[in-house]
Amino acid sequence: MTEPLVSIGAPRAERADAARNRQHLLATARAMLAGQGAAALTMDALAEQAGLGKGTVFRRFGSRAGIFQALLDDDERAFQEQVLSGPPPLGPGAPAVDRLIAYGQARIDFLLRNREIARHALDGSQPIPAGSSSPLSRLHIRSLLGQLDLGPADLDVLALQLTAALDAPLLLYLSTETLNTPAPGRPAPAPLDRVSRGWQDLITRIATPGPGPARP
Amino acid sequence: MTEPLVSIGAPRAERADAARNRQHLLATARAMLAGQGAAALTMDALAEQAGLGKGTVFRRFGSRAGIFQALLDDDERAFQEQVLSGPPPLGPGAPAVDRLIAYGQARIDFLLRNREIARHALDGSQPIPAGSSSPLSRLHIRSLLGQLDLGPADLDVLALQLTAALDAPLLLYLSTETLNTPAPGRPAPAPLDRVSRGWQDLITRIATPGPGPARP
DNA sequence: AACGTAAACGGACTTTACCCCGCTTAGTAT
DNA sequence: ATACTAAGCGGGGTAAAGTCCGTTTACGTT
Repeated sequence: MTEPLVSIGAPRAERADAARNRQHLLATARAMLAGQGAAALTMDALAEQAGLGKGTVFRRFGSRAGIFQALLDDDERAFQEQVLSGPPPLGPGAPAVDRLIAYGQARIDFLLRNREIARHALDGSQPIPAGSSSPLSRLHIRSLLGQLDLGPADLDVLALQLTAALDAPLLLYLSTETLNTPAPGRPAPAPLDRVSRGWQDLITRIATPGPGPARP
Repeated sequence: MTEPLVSIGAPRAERADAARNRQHLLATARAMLAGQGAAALTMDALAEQAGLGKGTVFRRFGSRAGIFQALLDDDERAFQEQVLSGPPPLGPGAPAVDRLIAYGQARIDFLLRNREIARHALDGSQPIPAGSSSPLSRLHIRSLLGQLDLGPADLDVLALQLTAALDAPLLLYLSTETLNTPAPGRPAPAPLDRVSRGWQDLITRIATPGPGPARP
């Protein structure tokens, strides 16, 4: 009886040609995105540009949103790297509050830079992309909150709410137009800066001891 | 010179037949939704069920998401009524903190009850439904925050973040499955209760004086 | 009451996401 | 090497969203 190299449960690795095609499709998608915008990135067009069948595209990514999710995951790898092992305060080594603040600001920046992709990665009739960013974001926030000594708070829920406060403004509420406003007069800071400062303020408030929650 | 009954800028009221059809379509949509779920509510099917042309459906609602937005707006009217002139603490008459807490809990409940519609009202490639719920939610939160004396905070941004913290968990992150969990053992409260308590805790922390924000 | 016009209507047409299934091929066991 | 098989591939087919434009109709004007 030959022993399996990978424990059962892992659905066996992707075949070499499949992996190659995935990479090729992602590269092609990125090129089309850069060249002609998200609207032009249709499944047919992508398949044709890549010289592959449409069925292949769907097999690899499941849906149109899936492609954007894969692109986003890809972009996020570098970002995660910074968070997990980059220099403080984003990486390890700084106090948790500072890391939380830095993380939020970095993520806002990340989402802003990738907002077109991130928006299209939303599915609409599905909770949230499976392997995608958010779970990780939430986990990281959750972990930092755990180091914060907040008394009897429900940290899982708080992390969820903070993740939402971080992502939703850029994903759901702020129009692209608003985000592109290049500071009309002088005193008004770019909306992005405001959101970023807002995050800092929010975390500061939450982390500040205070009398603690009301109910038993 | 006859004077216009409505000031220019208001793009003239909807024609009578149009208004009638809108109502009829909404009613039909609701019936289909109740009878066969959101998936069965296609534009063609709706048009046929209502005995109208497909073009009419699109003219009235713009898109599929638009129908769900209209349904949601409709449902929200009653809710708004409670907020604007119902009994405290949801309605006027209670301290702002209490109203904020009550508002959040009421909205969570509202979103939970209407989650199928709310989810489908999201567009994906568009910031947020124009006349729909969220702006109002944000305005209300903003207004209550204004009565709270939070020092030099950016209340607009804070309101945005709180709106996100309130809506996004139900709209984006929690799976329908999670939301339907009917309390498996005994000690675990329904996820909904946790979110609701989490909101209370969040508001309490924010409203608690504390030393104030860090940066000038 | 007759008229003019902007709005509304209908439904064929186009586009696009997504499904299906017979054929091909990489990877493995003999 | 050869054979076996699960994974991958291709591209035609389906259904549903969204567009267009010629026709009809509400409603203000004369």
